[in-house]
Amino acid sequence: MGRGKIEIKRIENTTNRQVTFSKRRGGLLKKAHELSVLCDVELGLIIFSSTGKLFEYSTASSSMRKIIERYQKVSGSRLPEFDNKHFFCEMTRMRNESEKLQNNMRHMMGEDMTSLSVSEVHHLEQQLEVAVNRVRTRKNQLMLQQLDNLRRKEHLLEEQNNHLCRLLAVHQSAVEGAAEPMIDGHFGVFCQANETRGNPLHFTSLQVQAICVQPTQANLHENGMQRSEL
Amino acid sequence: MGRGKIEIKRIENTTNRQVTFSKRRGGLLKKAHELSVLCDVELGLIIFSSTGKLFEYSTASSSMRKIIERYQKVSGSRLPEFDNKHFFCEMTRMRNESEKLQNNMRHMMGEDMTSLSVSEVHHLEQQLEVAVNRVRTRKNQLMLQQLDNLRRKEHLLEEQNNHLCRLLAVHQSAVEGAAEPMIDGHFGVFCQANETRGNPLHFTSLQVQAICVQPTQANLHENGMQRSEL
DNA sequence: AACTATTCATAAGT
DNA sequence: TACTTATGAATAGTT
Repeated sequence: MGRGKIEIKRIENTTNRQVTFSKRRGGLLKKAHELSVLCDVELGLIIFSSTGKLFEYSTASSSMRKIIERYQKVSGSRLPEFDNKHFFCEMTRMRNESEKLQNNMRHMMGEDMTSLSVSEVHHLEQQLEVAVNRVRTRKNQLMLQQLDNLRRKEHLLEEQNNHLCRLLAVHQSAVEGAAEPMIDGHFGVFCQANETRGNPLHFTSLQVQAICVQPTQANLHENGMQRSEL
Repeated sequence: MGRGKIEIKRIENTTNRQVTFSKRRGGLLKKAHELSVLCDVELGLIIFSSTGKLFEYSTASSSMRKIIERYQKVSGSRLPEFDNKHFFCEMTRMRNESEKLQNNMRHMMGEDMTSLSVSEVHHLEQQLEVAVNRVRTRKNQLMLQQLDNLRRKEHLLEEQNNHLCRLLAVHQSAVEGAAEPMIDGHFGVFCQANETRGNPLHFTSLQVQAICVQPTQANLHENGMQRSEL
């Protein structure tokens, strides 16, 4: 029977807490309603029970939705509404732009030209001619670069090859002349195997890679240089 | 001093209403706080005074923002948040798509090809060749249609012309034979002026239009037919 | 804003 | 869960 002042502190007894919640919730909703009516005031009350159940009251004349919107406007966190409108405009703009682009693209592919006038088709033809010329020029340029690079690489490899062969010859003559054990056995075997053929250019590509050729890198990393298609 | 039950009805006296608002508002906020603490419950209260001033209470552990978000999620009007995310994804997707399209477009125009490999450039060249052929085919088709249409129109105009001249001849002989005034003076003058040359095809284009030629409309409204450029 | 009579809310008990 | 009741809280009307 409501004896003693109530302390405002979480009620630890679960049952009591739930009973009190039920009672006070009703009271709060009732008081909210009374305030709203008596003072002609816009008001919204949201309560989540600990079990997640939602209780709400909002002034009859305006839904909770409206109150929240007004709250967001006033409290400065009106971002969502603003963003929505902004996004929507931007979306529409982009959609149109994209559609236009896709249309242009299709025209550039020579598709779907029924909507084009003779003069437009003519203009398109001219554009395509310009484009095809540019593309051919670029292709040519790239292929010439590839050729040039390959030639340079070939040249470098030849030089390395010659150098290695000279080294080898010196080594061998040293070995034969002094009849002493070699400092680098591996290298000796490797060179002997090749020298038997009497041609310094007979390194296989694998062997060349092992020697770590490093030509000038000028155009070697130009796009597409790694690919041998075409 | 609080005598008599209060009726829940708008207080008409402004002063009383404002005083009551002040008092009850405090009470409501207090009770909201008590409920929130005692029952360990998430709660939000928004009050707008009639002058537009905002009063609010929300559970200490969670801001009003959070409560509103939770409310929107639970009450099903979660549109804003959802839409925002959805919009944002869609935006990003479209932005990427647009960028890709623009890139492709530039490639199709033969611009900015530094990012393309030799094989890609080759593919592009082939695409453009196909496209330019299609466009030429379409242009040819349109121009042949135009030609055809013009020939048909010419034929129709000739027929009309012949018909009109025959009519004219009949009129004139009637006038000369009966020596009576003409029914249509204008037409008489017009035809005389032309007949002096002895050629029924000497209507000027303006005059032809005035006669209101209506050829079959088969291909006349085909796109681009109105334009005489090219 | 302070006071006070009165109504109201509600904690605890049933 | 609902009713009861004693008590303190809220508040309408007044100062």
